[in-house]
Amino acid sequence: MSSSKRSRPSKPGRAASISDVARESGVSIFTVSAVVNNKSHVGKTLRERVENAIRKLNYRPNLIARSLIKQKTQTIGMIVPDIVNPFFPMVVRGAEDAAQKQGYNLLLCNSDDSLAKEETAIELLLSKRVDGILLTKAAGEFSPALHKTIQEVNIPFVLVMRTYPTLTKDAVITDDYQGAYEAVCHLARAGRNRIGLISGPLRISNAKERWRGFRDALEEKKLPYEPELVVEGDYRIESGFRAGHALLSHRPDGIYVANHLMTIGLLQAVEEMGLKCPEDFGLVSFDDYPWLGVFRPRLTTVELPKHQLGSEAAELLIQRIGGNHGKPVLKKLLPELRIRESCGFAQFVSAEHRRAAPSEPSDASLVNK
Amino acid sequence: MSSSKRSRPSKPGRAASISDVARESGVSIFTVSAVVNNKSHVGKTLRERVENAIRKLNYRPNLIARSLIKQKTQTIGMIVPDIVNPFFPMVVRGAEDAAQKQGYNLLLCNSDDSLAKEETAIELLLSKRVDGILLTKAAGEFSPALHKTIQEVNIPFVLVMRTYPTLTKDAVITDDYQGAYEAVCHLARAGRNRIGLISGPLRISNAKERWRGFRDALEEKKLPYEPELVVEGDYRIESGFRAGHALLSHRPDGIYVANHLMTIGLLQAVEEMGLKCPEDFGLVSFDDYPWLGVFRPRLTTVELPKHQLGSEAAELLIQRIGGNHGKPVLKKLLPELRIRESCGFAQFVSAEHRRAAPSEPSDASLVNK
DNA sequence: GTCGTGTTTCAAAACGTTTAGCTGCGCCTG
DNA sequence: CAGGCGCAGCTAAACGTTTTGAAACACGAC
Repeated sequence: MSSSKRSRPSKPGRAASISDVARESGVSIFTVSAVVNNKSHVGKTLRERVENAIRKLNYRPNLIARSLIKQKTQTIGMIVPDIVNPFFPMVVRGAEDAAQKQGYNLLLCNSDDSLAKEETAIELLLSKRVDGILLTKAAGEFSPALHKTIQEVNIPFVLVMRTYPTLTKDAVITDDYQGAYEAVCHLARAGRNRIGLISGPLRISNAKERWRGFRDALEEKKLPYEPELVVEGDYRIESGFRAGHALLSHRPDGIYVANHLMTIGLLQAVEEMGLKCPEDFGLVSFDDYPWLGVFRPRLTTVELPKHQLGSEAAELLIQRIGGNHGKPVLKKLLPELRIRESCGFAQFVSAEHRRAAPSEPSDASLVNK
Repeated sequence: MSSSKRSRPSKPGRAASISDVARESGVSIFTVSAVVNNKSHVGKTLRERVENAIRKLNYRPNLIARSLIKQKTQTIGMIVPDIVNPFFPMVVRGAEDAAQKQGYNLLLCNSDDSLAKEETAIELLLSKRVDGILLTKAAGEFSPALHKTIQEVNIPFVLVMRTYPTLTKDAVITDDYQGAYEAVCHLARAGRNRIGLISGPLRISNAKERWRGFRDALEEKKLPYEPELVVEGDYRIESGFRAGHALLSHRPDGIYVANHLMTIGLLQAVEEMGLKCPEDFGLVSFDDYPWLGVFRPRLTTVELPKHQLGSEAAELLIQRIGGNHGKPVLKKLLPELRIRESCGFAQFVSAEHRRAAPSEPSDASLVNK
């Protein structure tokens, strides 16, 4: 049954190759390939012979060889600043879920927000011939050489959570303006009329967007913009603490904080100053995490759709890979206002929450170490 | 200068290949390859001609082709239950750092702790011919077929944070026994002598190890083992809350909690019962995260070396890839007791901490959204 | 008998590298 | 000047697939 053709003998230490299967079952390589990719018409007897040989040899197609000839790796590269930053795991997960669904895998790189590491990573991914790249760009511009490469190379890029004016590529971002706007409107609806802001560094685009949303919401609600109620922080806990002290000394009755870490800092300041959260002032924070569920009062936050951010970016990228050329798209995802207790709707909200677990979204993903 | 040999013409839409460079610079493929891998002896003039051509064509070696012939992909597969589980990002990061350092990349998969997804992922990684696999095994056993495959296939596996008796492979885990032991000894040193335990599910091996450490430490310190002071939870917030109520009703003066989520639950119970932490009882928690820095009192915890877990696993794997065969190794990493305030050493510890930022390890990695 | 048509199978080229083996060539040595 | 030895560079095989074009064969129709 075997050993008809003069195909190469199988190497000892190696995994079985298609020609091993062919030899074992006495057919040509072509036929094996046809069976593996279950092409239409292979005779029943041959098909069975081949299938037996595949099982016997524990044959597994070599996707490297397939990639080489098909010029497709079914792999997408993803570069994030740091997977340890709690913002990103969910984004990566979203991208992986979407990619997986369409038969793609994720090659992950961390840039540490360093341009040099980012360049190395991109070069590497290009050399590995990934089919496309999801990039959360590090701060700063590409080197001219890399910029040229990116424009010329014909693999698609999709920017995640960043846009760069000099780079006309697809991007998927969150609508930070809208998120901030809603946050402030919610405070206003809750009857607050001296609303303060703890902002991120205004040179960063998303901080600026959040500030714009804050300002426009005040205007919309015909509330005064009081400059002493706007404090610029740097997105870290410590700066939230300091900004909190500064801001609270002016006794606002509502605060919107542009990031969850500064909220944590703020709450420490609140404790020190002996103030009470929903009673003395309403609070809306930005970006939500399961562990925030342990804070009292439960925080009303504007949640950024992190999973969706990753999945939509991956889907868009895969569309591009599939040949959908056309104008670059800028996709803005809407954040979601999660009303809990920190604005003073406690009685209503807590009733609703008592039915659910203490922290939501479910902390199921946190278990098992 | 060009067009001497009868090499194939370059395809239009494609990236430049080595033969394009050869044609452009009028040398053979061999010479280009030698220049790219800067092999020893290529004449200076030729080398420069080739280098110019490489720049001109923006040539980038195709690592797919290289992998095919070298039978090495310089890629390692990593399977974790869920990157969104906060335990894993740091482990993945550790693996990536170590891999990167040695010229390897990480292909990441999530198994959701499902055996089926785990199998699919492993099959895929094998087909992609990764050089090795880092696996945090999902609960349960491999299917017989897969088990056989894994034993026969000659790519190395290293288990991360798991060991399986039926699978004789390398493993890198944390020494949970030792961590628990130290935690309880610390409580004893702080003068506590009625120490309770909130344990994980005892069918899980690491929960059992932590329980053993707890019990042996009591014995060592000649303290009584009081069964009503041991409560089994399920590693979730809610169960910590319930266990806390049950446990505190017996008025222990020290508590060791086997996981950080249950600690969060416990602290809610503490608040409800009107107890105070270092005053009424000492507390040591397990596993540390930056955001725990915002709890008051600052928690004394046993930190698992997550980054090291990933990096040591990757290093071991790469050693195996490099051909270091030999008996499977079981590497236990020592956890680190981080003494803060929740055991009653407040005055000493807080002085030391006042110099540093409010939460440590540094929250630098948390910024920028 | 010849021609077309369709089915099943095959041989060989292609993908972009690395590398073993070989060819000249210049230089040294006797 | 013959022989040997490096050196620089080349040719061609190999890696494991997919896929093109064609062969072999059967079956009817003319």
